Amino acid sequence: MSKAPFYITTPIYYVNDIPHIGHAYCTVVADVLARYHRLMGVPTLFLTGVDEHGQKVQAAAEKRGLDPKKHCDEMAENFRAIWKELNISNDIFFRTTDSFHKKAVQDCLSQLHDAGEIYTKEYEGWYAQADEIFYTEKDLVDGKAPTGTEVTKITEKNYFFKMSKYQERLISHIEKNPGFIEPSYRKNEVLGFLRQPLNDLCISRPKSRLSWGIELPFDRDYVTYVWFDALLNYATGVGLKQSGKTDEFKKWWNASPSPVMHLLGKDILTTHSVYWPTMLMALGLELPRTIYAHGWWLTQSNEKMSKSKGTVVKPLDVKNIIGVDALRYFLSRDVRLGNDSQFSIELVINRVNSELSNNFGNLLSRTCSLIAKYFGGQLPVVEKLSEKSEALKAVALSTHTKLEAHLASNELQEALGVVIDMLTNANQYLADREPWKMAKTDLPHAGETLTISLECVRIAAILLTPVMPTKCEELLKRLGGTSGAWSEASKFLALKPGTVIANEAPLFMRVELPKAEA
RNA sequence: CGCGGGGUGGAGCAGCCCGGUAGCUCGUCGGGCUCAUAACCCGAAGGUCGUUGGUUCAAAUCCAGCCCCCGCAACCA
Repeated sequence: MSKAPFYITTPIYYVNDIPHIGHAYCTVVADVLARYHRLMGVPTLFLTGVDEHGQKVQAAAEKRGLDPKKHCDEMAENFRAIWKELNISNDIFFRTTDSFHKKAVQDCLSQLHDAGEIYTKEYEGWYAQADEIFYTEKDLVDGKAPTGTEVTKITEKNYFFKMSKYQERLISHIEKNPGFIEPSYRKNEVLGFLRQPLNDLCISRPKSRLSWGIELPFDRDYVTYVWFDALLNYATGVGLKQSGKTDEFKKWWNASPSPVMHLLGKDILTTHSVYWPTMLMALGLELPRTIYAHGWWLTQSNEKMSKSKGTVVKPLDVKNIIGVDALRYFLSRDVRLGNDSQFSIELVINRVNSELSNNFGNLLSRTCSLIAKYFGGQLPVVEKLSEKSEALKAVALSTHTKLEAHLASNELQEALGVVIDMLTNANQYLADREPWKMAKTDLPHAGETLTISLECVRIAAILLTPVMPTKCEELLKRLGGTSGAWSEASKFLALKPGTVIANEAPLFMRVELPKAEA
């Protein structure tokens, strides 16, 4: 049977940002999920990219004396380069300055305008220049914005999207589709927000204030509000409003059930779970299947990372200490998707040493060295499995099933834990069977033990490939270049007797804590 | 009464939705093994699950109140 497609996205990151561990987290998790789906034979598409319009980009470009596009070209490279270093397998790197996107956004705007979904209104409000936001009278605190910045009263004509008319429909959709907003406590948060009357959404900015944006097709004096422009990327990226791409769009977006999973930080949940779905409703398009809000990495004192406090962690700094695959593993394994979690290099090293070096890598080492010593580096023949071997076999064979179940519920931490548990079992099994002793008295049984142990390693290598593509590929190569196909994880004794097993340097070197500067 | 998350042995967390002997990793202590990456295996100590009250045969879990921490303005997943 052919499997339903899976389309996963990260947010398109604001191009002015320097990529930090939070960007890397979201992107790595999306990558891991994408790779799992691909490996399991699901048609998969993975989009990430950058959001390039808006006031701050314009200002930053001006400051550098550059054309905004040129500025964006350079900044976008920061993200591209880092994703390459982190082995991110995105199919699409989206840029909102691509001409097809601009045209598609304009077509969407025209459609909504023609359908009467967009109207103009004289808007009078308190405008905070620095924040680029309008405030209402009651928002003000002591005559200033809640942020403390100065506001001035201005009147301005703007275009509004009739978001409010979709409020009830949105509430009902959220309630009828439990998996639409995840985790469930985030769903409750959004429903709470929607208990208040929903305003219409101002989707225009006069060019007098902001020129770096997509021009409104029906009024050349305005550009499009950045979020309206940016959110549409998920759909234009797979062919929305582009000739010749109808089938593509139908496959990746406009299908029912929806193949779409948006992964994003909890701070931009409202834009994704309110603005975006109502936009889609107005456009007559399918809604995403899942909007998953993940948590944040906090400092050791449980505070938000901040540039001004210098507590922001750069992904490549961590990568340089522990390596790409270990970083990918940590980000996928250490936290329950959705929750906040502490980040420190100590925690990273601790996790990676104990689970990858001591458990996984060491199991490989001890098994291979015995095979080298007693069997000339060739996999021994197994006649019959002992009771203990049968027990471990059962664990190993149930591992991929449990992992798949956890993945289906987006429980990445638990999914990886299942594999670690299997490896722990294998280490216990070795201690129990003592093949290093047995080899001297009963070589066939020692051979059986080592083969069983190695089978666990092999299965783990397949199951962890999406998380650690490079290391797992290398490991499979060491095991005689055995297949890494997903179906091989549901087989036991797949390695043939006589297979040459490499006995090489540790796969995951233990990492020592960098010396704290005195 | 603004909204949300959290408070579980020394550290980091899970368990809470769907009440029933409190679990995981690290650390500590003791033992084993000596194949292996000072690793691996076994065992132990250590928790009145923030607090008060309620519901219940039974509460970390459900309900109410209170205390504390962190987000909700910006750079920022």
